[in-house]
Amino acid sequence: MFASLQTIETRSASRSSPVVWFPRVVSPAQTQPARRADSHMLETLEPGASTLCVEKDREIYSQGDPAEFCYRILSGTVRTVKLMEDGRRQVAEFLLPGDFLGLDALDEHDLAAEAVTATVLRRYARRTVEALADHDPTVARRLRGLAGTKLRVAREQMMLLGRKTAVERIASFLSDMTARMPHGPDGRIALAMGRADIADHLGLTIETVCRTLACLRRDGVIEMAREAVAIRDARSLHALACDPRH
Amino acid sequence: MFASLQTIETRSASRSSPVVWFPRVVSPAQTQPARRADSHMLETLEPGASTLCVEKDREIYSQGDPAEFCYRILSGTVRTVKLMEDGRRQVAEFLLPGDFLGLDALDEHDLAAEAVTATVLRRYARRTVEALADHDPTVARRLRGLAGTKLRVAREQMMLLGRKTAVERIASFLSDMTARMPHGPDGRIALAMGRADIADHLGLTIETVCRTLACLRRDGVIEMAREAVAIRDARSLHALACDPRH
DNA sequence: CGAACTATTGAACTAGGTCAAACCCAGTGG
DNA sequence: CCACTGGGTTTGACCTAGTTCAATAGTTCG
Repeated sequence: MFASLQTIETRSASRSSPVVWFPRVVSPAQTQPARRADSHMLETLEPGASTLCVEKDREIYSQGDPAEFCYRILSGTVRTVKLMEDGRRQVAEFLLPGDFLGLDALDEHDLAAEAVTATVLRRYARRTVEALADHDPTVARRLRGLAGTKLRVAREQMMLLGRKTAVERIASFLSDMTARMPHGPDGRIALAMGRADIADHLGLTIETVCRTLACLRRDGVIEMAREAVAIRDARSLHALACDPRH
Repeated sequence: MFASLQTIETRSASRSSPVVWFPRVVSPAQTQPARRADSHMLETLEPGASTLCVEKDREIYSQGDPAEFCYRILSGTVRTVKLMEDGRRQVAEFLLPGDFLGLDALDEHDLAAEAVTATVLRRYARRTVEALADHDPTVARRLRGLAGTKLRVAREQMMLLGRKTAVERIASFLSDMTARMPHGPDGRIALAMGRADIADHLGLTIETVCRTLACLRRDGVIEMAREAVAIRDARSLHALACDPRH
């Protein structure tokens, strides 16, 4: 729909060693095996749901909007953003196909949601979700579980922003994205977001992101060409990320 | 129980201008007016609950502990802490009387909880809370609301850690604490936590915390003596904090 | 091809960190 | 009552990781 499915090569990558592309549009099942609770919940919510296509860089909802709807990403990538008056920006999270969006808001969205790439969403009324949760304890539990997961991720991010160095932040980010995104046997992923988004997610500047990526490439930890990143040395990367996963 | 209730003065503060103390032990009602949903929930949970006294700097639970219990703070101050292998520390949040603790965990606590001061807690089995939520949609909603609030706070903290300067971080912290703690008409509060805890909460070093506080004092924004802080110029403080509250 | 982006790289600068030395109590014991 | 000790705090001097500013280089699209 938005991208061709055949693999492609970049010119610069083929210079040194070919980096084969993976398509950016994937079915939810590929990335996030829907849990039983979700499929039941989603089926029940289906009547009244509607599909929404959002262009690249368009807003899905704004900071402060009444939280009338929530969404599930079918394809594309979304960022949730907090803005300060003087323009400083913090990207709280990147959301991928299968992820929920705006489900944990109170009465207002405290973050804006923007499409990083052209995105297709399934939209549900939050009133309906709340009503369903009132009737069905399983759904309510699942919602609590989702909130707990978000909280855990947010706390990990606080550690990153408060205490990690630039290299550690980049390594953590790549490690995290590699774990969440579809990738080939060599660990190749296609980062949908630009350097500015990455910088605002990691509390760095664009320049530091570039330099640090270049540094990791020089050290042979990753291969890289624009948005394409291939993990060469996962062990080193996880070590740099201070990632207890490995 | 842990502190006398009469107001006290510090010597150093009385040098320049007297800073009258507010007792650190307060009834929950003073700080956090318990919501209707909470009182109902707490009453129902009462059978099976138990009270727990924790000494200063003792752990309430560890990172990775199975999340068997959750707690409500009756008196004292608690910090939730994330630790890295090399000792770097991030204090995720400070919790005050009336606040809940460990309620939003998944199967394991992803943060350790430690008593900043001697603390009294009421302990509830999470199984019981979960069961109550299954039966009572109001409770389930309240739990979602609590998680939503935690998430909102965490996101505000991400903005602080990712994008704010040292002065802005300190100002935000003081502004936040002043809003949450009991304080006199002049905005005087007694910070229960040491500089190290503040530093690890704000992603700074002890030295920077000290220097920045000294700076705010020099500028007449705050009065300060050890743990005592009095907001002199709330308008300036909120402006420095980039706090849209004012 | 040229305009407009985005990414990359280099050089100079600075906010905040590091190291080290006072300082300031609170508690202890002579 | 006072010296001593040990913890947290404060302050100063210096240093560095990361920012800022500026110039270059790909890339995309008309």
